[in-house]
Amino acid sequence: MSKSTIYDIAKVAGVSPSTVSRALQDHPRIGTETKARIQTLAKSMGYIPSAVAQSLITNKTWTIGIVITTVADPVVAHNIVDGIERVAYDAGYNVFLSNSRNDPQRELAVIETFQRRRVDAIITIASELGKAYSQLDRPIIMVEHQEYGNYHHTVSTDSLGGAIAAVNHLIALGHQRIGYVGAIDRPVSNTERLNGYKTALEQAQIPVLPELISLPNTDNDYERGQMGLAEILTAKPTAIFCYNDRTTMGLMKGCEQLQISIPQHLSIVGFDDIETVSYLRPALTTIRQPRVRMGQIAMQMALDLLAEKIPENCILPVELIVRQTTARI
Amino acid sequence: MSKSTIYDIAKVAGVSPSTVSRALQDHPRIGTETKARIQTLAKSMGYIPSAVAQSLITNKTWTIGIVITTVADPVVAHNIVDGIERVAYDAGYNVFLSNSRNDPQRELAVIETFQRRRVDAIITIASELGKAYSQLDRPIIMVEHQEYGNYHHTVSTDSLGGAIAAVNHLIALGHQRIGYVGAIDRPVSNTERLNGYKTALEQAQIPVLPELISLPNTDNDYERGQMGLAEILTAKPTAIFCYNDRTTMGLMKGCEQLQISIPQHLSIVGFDDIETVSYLRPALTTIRQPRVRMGQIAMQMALDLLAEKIPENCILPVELIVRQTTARI
DNA sequence: TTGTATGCGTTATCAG
DNA sequence: CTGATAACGCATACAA
Repeated sequence: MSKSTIYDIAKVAGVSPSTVSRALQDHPRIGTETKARIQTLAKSMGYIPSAVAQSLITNKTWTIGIVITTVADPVVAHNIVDGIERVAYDAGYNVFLSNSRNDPQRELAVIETFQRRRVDAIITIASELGKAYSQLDRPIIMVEHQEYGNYHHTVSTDSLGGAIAAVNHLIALGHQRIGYVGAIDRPVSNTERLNGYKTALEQAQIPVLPELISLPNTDNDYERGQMGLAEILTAKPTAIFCYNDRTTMGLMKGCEQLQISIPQHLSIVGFDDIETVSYLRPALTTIRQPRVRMGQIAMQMALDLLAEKIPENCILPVELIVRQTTARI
Repeated sequence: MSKSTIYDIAKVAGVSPSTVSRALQDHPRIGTETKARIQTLAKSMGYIPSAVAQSLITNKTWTIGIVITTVADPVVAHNIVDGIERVAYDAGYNVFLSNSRNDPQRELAVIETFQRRRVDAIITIASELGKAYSQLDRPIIMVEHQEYGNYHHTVSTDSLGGAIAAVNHLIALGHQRIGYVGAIDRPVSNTERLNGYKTALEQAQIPVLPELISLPNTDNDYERGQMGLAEILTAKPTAIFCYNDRTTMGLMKGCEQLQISIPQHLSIVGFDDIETVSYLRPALTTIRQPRVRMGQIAMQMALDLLAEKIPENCILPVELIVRQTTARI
């Protein structure tokens, strides 16, 4: 039974409720012995303070609302959530987790329930909304935001740099006809990766050919890979850089069906370095993203904001992990 | 600004706060026109009710606490959480998500914060605790509980049946020397799978050999696979059934290093059917677990409990997915 | 150091 | 149908 209140304890202890309140929160102005006495009494009575009552009066809930837009990408998102939860917990916060199911309408609804619950801060992952949040009266941090504009606090990975590294790697291996399979449902990071792709090619004075770029009309990663392959193949690529690892996996499946062997006939680079990808055969060459770290940083930014400090937006560096899907032409 | 209260609205509307309260909750005893008038007014004033104040008086928070014990298994857990969140959200609940980092001490702490927050129900995933919760004064549902005893409401997958199906499949392919690599950090499901393994062998009148059973001392799935392989190999198995897919992946990596080709030299079956496993080459034969469904059912059980209905514990059926890692001997 | 009184934003129980 | 008033569980300014 957690039904006892400070009133009950006060009655039993023969003191006033405020004394109990003070004893329970290590208030300075209270006798050392009464404090100890009341604390043990409270424990023996199985007292558990009501966070909701506390929140009502202190106007602080010690909660963070996380909204994941993307059901389609739990593999990536989970690590971010994990990172957030860890630093949140250590700082005394609990996190609400909600799915917007990739529906802006629903995302708005989620945000509103978070406001109703008076969360102290909100963190969105891969949200396509942005300006909609400019009037929110609490801190909001956007991880991998997918709408251009700098209304907010953001943390992202260096998509541009990652893409450049990926394509440079392919170029260094002698490839010239390099394709890109992108994701239209991720406007910002896709654009960044596409730009990185183009940049690398231009720096190497390799022409950027439209027929080597595919932006399949789907939000399913695997499908995207298969569709992208089919589309680009006629342009005779010797290598392909994909928006993410799962896209790569779909693409590799397509290659298998067409008897295209990797990396002999075609080199492939992904993005994310999701857990299982090193167990593929051939093991995937990809760009590693510090996902847990992103979550930690996002939450740290929230903590800063809550402490009236203004954090810098940040773009985390990525790392090229060379494995077996890329080879000299 | 969500700073306005029913008091402010009352003042503007020229009515009493209680009238506002009633208007906002579609109370029967209120005039149709005043209701409408107040509702639109509230909206125009950007009023957002305080869930914490509501909770304080109604003694209901519309929150569910989820505790994941296992950092080691996010791939599996995420789907369950997803299932929970979906039905929770549709029923008007928000979920708290917390990590116990596989530490019972910490799990207890998490449960206590959930109690402080007055969550309406708690769902644990793969918890090793159980009797510790028998005195909780709110519904608790344990998904894939890892402590024997029937103190609580539980939902699990049919580990026993799944293991039998897996091993029967191998037996049908002519295998006799079949190994098992298990997980000591999952007492219940591991025991069930081990029992299923033994049962299938016994039914086929194949002797159960201790040297074909390995329970590596690690909680890292991949490592476990490698260790298990090394241990069992001396007993010359022709097939191995693993506790889960990630164990299988570690094991397959070990085989590769030892030049053991799958399924020619060794057949392998996993458990879980995690997303990426169909993209391995050879693609993994495994037991599919309805994870999202588990989450949905767990949350539905919570809803039932909250509605004073007593739900039946349930063990979800699994399905053998035959792919490429198993072959006739 | 301790007790008293008040208020946080709502809902609910009464009267009117 | 509507308006006072109490209550939810706690923290805090103020008084003692």
